[in-house]
Amino acid sequence: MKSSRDVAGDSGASATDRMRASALKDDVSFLLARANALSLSAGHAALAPFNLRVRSYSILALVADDIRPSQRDIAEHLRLDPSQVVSLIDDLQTRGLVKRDPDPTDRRTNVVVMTDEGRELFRSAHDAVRAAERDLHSHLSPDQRERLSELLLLVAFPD
Amino acid sequence: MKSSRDVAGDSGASATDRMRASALKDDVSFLLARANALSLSAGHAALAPFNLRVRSYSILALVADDIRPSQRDIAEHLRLDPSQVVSLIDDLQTRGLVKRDPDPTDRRTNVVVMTDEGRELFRSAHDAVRAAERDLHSHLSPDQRERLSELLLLVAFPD
DNA sequence: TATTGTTATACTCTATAACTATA
DNA sequence: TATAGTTATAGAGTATAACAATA
Repeated sequence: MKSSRDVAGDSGASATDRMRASALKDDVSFLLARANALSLSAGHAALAPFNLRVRSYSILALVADDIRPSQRDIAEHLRLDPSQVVSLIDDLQTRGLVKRDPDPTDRRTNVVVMTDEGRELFRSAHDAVRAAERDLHSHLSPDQRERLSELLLLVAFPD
Repeated sequence: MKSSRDVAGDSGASATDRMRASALKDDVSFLLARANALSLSAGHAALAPFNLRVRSYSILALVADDIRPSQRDIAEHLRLDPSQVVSLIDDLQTRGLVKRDPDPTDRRTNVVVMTDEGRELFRSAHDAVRAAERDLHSHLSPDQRERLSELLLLVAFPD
């Protein structure tokens, strides 16, 4: 049904094939966007049982292990606006997963720390995310995954 | 100013350093999201002079070179909902950059084709995007860029 | 003066459902 | 019965500006 239009084209290739060979084919930005979209979908699916979104999960990850970032630190690392961090932390705090600690050396800043509940939820969520990621990249060799991770680190943190 | 809190921490590393070493450090999803955010910013900045967004630019790229995709084809390749493609094409068509051609073999489907104006605008925009991308990845070697592209292709199109 | 957190607002993007015309 | 395009709507994400408290 769909191929009837395709064979009517000037070449033997389908529109889908021609799109793959389009100007976007070696466009890292486009590949990044598409890869990210797939990864986001998988992430949200994996996190739904924990009532977390990718962004709230990322905040939990940054707050785990006594990292003690300020809201500003979190905003910069996650490339979020500080005002977005406010409502994300509000939500996590309401749920008892993190809390705001006053910084004794600067009364303007809040240091965000994890509660025991948060730690426990994050542990489970972390496992689920890693499993989903393993599944999503199961067609890559361990070596390819390693190299992808290294290269992405360079692109994500250019400094 | 900022380091006063950091040195008060239990380790000598700043919160920023500790965040980099967090559970997210080897999380391909996170690196993908951050790299994509940087790439999107650069892309939008490069495309602003042409009055294009990344998504409308991507559609132009898919419509160039007599690819003749249907709106459905575009939606799938770009991972957009078909309803989003409608308004994107509406806008591009209003601006005279693309047009909808009826498919002679299936009266339900529109084949999207480029106008001469669209072709010309795309050529300039394409150059600008490639320049911005070169700039963004100037700290990567040509070999690293090549490998990144190959690996991303595998992740973006797993099939 | 500059910075942290906060509130408010508007805009873009994403996801879903329902409808029509065709197949 | 299924598919292409369309309309409508709500929710999530993004960007910006302004403010109070503090440095």
